[in-house]
Amino acid sequence: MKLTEKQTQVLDALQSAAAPMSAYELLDELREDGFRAPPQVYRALTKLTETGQVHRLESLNAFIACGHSHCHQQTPSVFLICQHCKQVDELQNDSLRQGLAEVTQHQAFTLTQAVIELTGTCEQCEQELD
Amino acid sequence: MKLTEKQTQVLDALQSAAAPMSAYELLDELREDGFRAPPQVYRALTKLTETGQVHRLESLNAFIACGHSHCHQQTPSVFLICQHCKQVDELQNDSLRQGLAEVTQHQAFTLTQAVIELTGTCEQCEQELD
DNA sequence: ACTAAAACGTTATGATATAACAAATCATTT
DNA sequence: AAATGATTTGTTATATCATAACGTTTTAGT
Repeated sequence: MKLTEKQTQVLDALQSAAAPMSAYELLDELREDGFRAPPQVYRALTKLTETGQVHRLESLNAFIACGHSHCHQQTPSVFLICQHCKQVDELQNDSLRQGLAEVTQHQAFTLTQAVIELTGTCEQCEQELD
Repeated sequence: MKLTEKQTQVLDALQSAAAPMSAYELLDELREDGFRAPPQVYRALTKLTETGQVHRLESLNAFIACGHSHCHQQTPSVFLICQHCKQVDELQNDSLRQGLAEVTQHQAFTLTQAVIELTGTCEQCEQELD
């Protein structure tokens, strides 16, 4: 799927970012490249999240580029969010996926969207806390 | 732990609610009982979530009373959020808890907070969609 | 070129959340 | 009871996050 100019700019910004960015951080960074108002950012973000190229982190109100090149996989991602360095690790885990399946099946729940966000301290930051 | 008057009012409101409530919905409902401004609600919510008597749903920006009388359990809850009837089912699942443990152990991640929110259609609403 | 759909520019506004500070209340010790 | 310190409260203002609405421009398919 071909991206528009604006969508590309937002995706590029997120891919270059060391940490998740809020919509307004993106706006500020992209002002010099022609962005003027929030809807421009939000529209691009909407498209990019729909296509799975960007993920929204609900517990941060922020966005990151997908860690899986083309994340159109149906397996929900787990996000490990380090409170200290702000780095986010996106991964997929089979045992967790199993657990999800078990829960939804047991409750006869039709899943549309799964949010799994784990906040804490990453290995490196834990070591540096001495 | 003893609750203050304001905290009790907020908790009661949430316990009586059929669905999650936003802070501003709580404020509106509690205006007649002496609430005047957002901080009054947010302060109560902060305390109540700290003690586990209320949970914040990140994907809704809303709050619900804990479904487990006194949810000081360390096992993270899973929330099943029905998009149709807005009902939320809070539960704990061992297989999912296992999956979490596996992920955090494998990444050597020290978990502080887990957000697991599943949005979709509950059994009843699914049946009524015919 | 024509048309329909999608994307864009812009203004305004809605929704969610917190900073800051003074006043009141509560619990504890004297 | 008075003094003290900690917590809670009331209030105003403002920060932060997100979308409605509407007119214009661009794009893709015929």
